Amino acid sequence: MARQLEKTYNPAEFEDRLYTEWSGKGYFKPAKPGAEAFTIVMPPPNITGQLHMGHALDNTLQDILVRYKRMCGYNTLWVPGTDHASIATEAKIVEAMRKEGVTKEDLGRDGFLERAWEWNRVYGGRITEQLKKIGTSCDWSRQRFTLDEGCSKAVQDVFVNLYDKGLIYRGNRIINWCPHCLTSISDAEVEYEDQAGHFWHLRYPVKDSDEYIYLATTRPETLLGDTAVAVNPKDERYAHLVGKTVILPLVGREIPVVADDYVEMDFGTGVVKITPAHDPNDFEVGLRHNLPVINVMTDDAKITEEYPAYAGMDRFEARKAMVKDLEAQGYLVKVEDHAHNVGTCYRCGTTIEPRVSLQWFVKMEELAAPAIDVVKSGELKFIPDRFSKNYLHWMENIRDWCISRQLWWGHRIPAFYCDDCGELVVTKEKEAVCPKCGKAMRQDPDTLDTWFSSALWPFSTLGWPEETEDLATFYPTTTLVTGYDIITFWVSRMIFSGLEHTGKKPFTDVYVHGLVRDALGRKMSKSLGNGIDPLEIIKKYGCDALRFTLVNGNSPGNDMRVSDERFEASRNFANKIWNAARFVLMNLDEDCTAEAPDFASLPDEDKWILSRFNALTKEVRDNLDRYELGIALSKLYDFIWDIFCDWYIELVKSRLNDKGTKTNKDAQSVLVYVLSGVMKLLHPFMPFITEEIWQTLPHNGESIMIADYPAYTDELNFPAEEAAMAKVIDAIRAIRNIRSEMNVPNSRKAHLYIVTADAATFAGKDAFFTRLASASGVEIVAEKAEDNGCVRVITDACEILIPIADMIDKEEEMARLTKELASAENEILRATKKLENAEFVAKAPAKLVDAERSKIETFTAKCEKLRAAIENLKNI
RNA sequence: GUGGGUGUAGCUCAGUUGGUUAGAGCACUUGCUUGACAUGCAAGGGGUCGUUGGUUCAAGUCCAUUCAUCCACACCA
Repeated sequence: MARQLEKTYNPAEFEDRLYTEWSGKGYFKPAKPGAEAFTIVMPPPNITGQLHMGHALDNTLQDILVRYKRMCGYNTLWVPGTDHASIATEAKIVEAMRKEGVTKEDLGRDGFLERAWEWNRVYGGRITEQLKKIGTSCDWSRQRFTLDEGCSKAVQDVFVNLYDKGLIYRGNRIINWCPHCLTSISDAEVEYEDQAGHFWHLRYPVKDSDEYIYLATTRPETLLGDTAVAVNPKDERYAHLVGKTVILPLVGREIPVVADDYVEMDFGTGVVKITPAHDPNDFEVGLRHNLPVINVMTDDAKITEEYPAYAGMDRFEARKAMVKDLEAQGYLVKVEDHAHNVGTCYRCGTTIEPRVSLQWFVKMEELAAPAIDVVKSGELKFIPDRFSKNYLHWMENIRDWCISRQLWWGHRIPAFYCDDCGELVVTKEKEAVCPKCGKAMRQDPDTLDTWFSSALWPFSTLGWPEETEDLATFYPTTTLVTGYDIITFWVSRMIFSGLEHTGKKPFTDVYVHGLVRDALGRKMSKSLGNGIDPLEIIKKYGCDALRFTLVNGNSPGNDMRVSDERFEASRNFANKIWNAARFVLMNLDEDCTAEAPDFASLPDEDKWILSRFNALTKEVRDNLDRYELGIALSKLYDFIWDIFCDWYIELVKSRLNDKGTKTNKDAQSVLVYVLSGVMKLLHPFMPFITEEIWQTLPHNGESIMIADYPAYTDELNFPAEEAAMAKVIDAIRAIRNIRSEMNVPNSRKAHLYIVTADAATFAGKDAFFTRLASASGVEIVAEKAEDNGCVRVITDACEILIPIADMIDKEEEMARLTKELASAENEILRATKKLENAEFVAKAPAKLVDAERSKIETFTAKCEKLRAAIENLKNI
């Protein structure tokens, strides 16, 4: 006897085994050459990373789409890979080295890179192994790394192309500098946080005058770099000072008073000190007025040698010292508390220092235009749509992208300088010779922003710039799945890069999901220590339960909370499926096959479940096609638990005891048909349990993974039987209800009289009532005379008399009937009002108007019966 | 400041193109050792869908207003 499942659901026993089998049989590779392609490239996790809930969600969603499309017959490819994460990785390695007392400089560039590659060998593999635990069916034979040879070649090509087109330039511009990581970072990498600070009100003496000019600053230490004081050109208070000079306290430098629109008259005193080297706005003012740019800090944010009084002091120490001196010399007017936003490094949290420095930039305006069009035209869609607004807002206000980083771990900038004549050459070659003086050139020591290479991910992973078969087959990719937190960092840059370098959008749909939060709604973070480790959850509840929790009832773009309660509920669902399968298996004959039964000859309950299953396939497919994964899954949950387990299995139990009959064989066939069908529908969501069960059931084919996804068929559409069974189920519920309300124990069986004009609907279904409604026998009659020993239960389709009058509390039953009558009368009233409204009758769809009419009929009949039942009760 | 999200049962959340009496899980009440499952079964209580207006035959769903809350972007020295 091959067909058996372990008595208890123990996912750890089979999940790894099945993954290895699938992988070994090559199911993760595209297998339908010629068919329409469905492609996803995985957002590459950082090699520094540990698998967290965000990865688990992101990859579960991708896996669902990929498995679904694969079963639908698409030539499906999911490309995995990892990101070198230059700044994050370098920071971790430097930190590890610091503990050993080693610095980057000790190792030298080559030595450091060796160590970084070693890091990648050790930790880069860790995250991919963890991804396998959640069932990702990506093609590992195509796995890529942003620093591998191919991706590096793509990066070089792109850099050189953009440079040749004039879209990459090198310039002295103000950038965000991290004094801890010792590198520039892009605007997107700055995180702002509210900090309590102060306004220091200062006064600068006007030259050759007794007058002072009053202003305030939050960063007094930048005073050293002031090269002007600015006022608004319309400000009459200061008109007489424009063009004059003031003496910079502590420094003694003479600086001009300039007029600039940037200054707001109403804010503070209407005077701003201008420090072009250390403030982005001041930098702009400086450009407009040709002001000198004086950098007063070293790379690690200490005051430079030029200012001996403060030289070597950290910027915050210098601030204190300078405030003290300003006060002593009478330049400090007052100090106020002031909360303001301070930019911090997204990696290390250090307060960033705006700073003028020579960096490489991508000119964005020209690149952004087509990237805006492709979304505005609807050619590239965000799901849900509201994220396209975020995207467009960012794209339309984009600034040039600082791409050079003062790091070693990354793609080195392919630019070479001649130390003799200053010539600059940008080339794909590894070395360069100065075209002017013939001397060997020195390569730019900097590397590129990590996002520069991940921007190319959708095509660099498919072989671009080579014209590979993969590129021709799978590009543009179909769907990108990612969190809303990296739309600006990553998605936007892929879009303009794809359009620029391949002439095509990199993907058609962007499916955006939210963040996974803890039970209290907090972001999971290391500092809070509230992170939930997906691997722990898998150990405890199984991978399918984890996936179920992350997807069930969730809607695109919204954050979600996870908690033990939810994981447990999901595990219980898996357990329910497991036991339903066990039940089916223990009732199958040895010779039971996967052949479908002759549908037309089946009894109502079989046609009912098949018809419901059929409708389900359509709904699930429709939902999946619209990226409504959460809705699709909760429909599957309802069908499996409520329809299949709680009703169908209970309905066929009596037939299953009738061994050797046609009806028994049919029941087996239908159980197998529906269960294996619903396992297929569920497989993309819960791949392991569905495969394990499907393999154990009679089946055709090697694996559920490569089976056909069920589709709607007219052959299984049985509306009449669906309606009939709905009436039967309604009757059983009504009987259970009154028995429960009246505390009639199930052991007290009772004969039922079903009074109905529709005998056919109830005929031949005695077993349902005896088994599920504590009936000792059933009589279907057209009429039933008054009977004082019976209570009456009324449904839309029938009236049921149950001889348990002696068991009931007359008053309670009276109250119950009265309440039911009132609610039925209310329904009539409601429907009548609607129909009395001429406009409703005229404008609403005929179907709805008819529904209201038949509602009146149904409830009128029901009311009559209820009134009769009340009269009857009085006589008991 | 600009843009956006969220507000539905005690809690966490679904609710598709507006259309029966608004759903689920958890929690709660009552009753069940029903030969798959107590990680279960049956029955039940609980919501004026944040506020106020509007559009419509019809609004949880669309529009406006307002309150609360969260996020993104920008940022005033």
